[in-house]
Amino acid sequence: MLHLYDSATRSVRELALREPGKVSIYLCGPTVYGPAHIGHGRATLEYDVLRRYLEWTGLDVRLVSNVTDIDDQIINRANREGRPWQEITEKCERMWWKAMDGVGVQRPTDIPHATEYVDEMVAMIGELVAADQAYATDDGIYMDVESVDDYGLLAMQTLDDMRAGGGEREVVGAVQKRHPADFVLWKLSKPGEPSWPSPWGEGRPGWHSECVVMALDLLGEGFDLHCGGQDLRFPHHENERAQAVALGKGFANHWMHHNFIVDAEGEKMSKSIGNVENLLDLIEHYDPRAYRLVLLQSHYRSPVKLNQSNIDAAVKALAGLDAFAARTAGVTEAEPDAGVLDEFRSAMDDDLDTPKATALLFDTVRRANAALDADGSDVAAALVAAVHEMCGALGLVLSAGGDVPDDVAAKAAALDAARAGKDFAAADALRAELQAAGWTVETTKDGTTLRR
RNA sequence: GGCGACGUGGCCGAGUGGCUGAGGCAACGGACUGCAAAUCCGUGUACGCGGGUUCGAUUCCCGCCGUCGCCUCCA
Repeated sequence: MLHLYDSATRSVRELALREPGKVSIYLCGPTVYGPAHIGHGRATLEYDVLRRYLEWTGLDVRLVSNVTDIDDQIINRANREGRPWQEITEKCERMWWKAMDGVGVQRPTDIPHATEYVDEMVAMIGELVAADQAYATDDGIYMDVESVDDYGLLAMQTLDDMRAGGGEREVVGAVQKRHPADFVLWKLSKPGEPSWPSPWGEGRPGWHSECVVMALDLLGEGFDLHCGGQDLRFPHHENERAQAVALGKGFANHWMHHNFIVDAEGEKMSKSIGNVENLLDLIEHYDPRAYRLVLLQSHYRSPVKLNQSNIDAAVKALAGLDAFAARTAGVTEAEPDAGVLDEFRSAMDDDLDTPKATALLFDTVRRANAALDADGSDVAAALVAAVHEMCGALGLVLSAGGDVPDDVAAKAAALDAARAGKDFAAADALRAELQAAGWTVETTKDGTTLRR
């Protein structure tokens, strides 16, 4: 069974399942006010791998991931551009899924939207107010974090320590807040802003409330795993948890946080690599699988440098894997090599050790190629099957080259004939012609294979 | 200032108190090939700096330097 680092206990522990055979996961999704950037790509890709792996082991995965479609940034952009805010959220969400499809991230099983849950949020905030764990100020309703016993669990810091630090930062709503860490549950709206009715006046929910309500509604108390970026650990996840604790409800049993994409200097990066500005640009300029492979080759809790040469290296590595897929397309199906799969499972079960799993994948490809070179077809078939299993579990789709049109196949046949007749000038010309048309040409003693 | 994390070969990036430091890319040599390609085999004076613990440290401890994240809005 999968062992995962748990941010709350700061240790690698087994992911305990509330219900045998089923995994319930909540993943904090995007605020739809702009294009999906490279950092979003990492977030969704890492959890896509988690999900595929869990499903590959035979578990039934329910992955809930929200879309925040009401928020200050959305309103700001709408005002700036003089457009209705819904136009922005709808467009950005469409672009988001386009990008997700592009990088091969599967849709979550549930995609709740904040605006669909406003009534439930109002009800929850009402409970917190009634319990005297939230209070009103001139601009909204705030959560009283001091009323939550273990507030700071995910921050790894007590409220006093947070206060002791602090630096010279300005605290939002500081004037009327009881504690600087108190956070807004309900924001009273200004004229012209999107708003919903509430007992405290027209307004909109604060960011930290939607995930609590949605997670508890769709997954129920004590769900298995809550995921997101390391920057969400505090305050977002801390504050989600605080609300659940205040309500007396069991929340996530396990917390998983991934690290960032950083630039060459190691700085958190979300905007650009080379000529690429966002995720859609990335997949337009490069093989989208390359990004997945770059991520797989490092651990989800480590920062990853993403740059041109990094992506290029992955593209080259992918070419080798594709060549393997093409070479083995005709290999008879067999039971996957059990030893390889055992090794794969133990790597992945150890806090998703995808670097080790990926190393195993490349090793297995090499062994299979060697077996094929040595005519050991039985051995090769089992290894080939294992490669396909591992790729499936990691979400790596290999290309065996696809269909070759008749006229192109005819040229390949002509190439073979020229070589057989030792007319190498003609053979080279044909090969150059095919390559110019975008085909990867491999001429072997067994004939020519084509891929693109 | 508080808390968390990191510094590994030409590049990216795993890992470990000693036994040959994963894997990818690049480079070099060899096999195969008409030549390429693909494939296989082989090749590397690494662990920020200074102390300490130890028979032995890249791995543990202390200090320093550097980098990053969080401490209101972020994947």
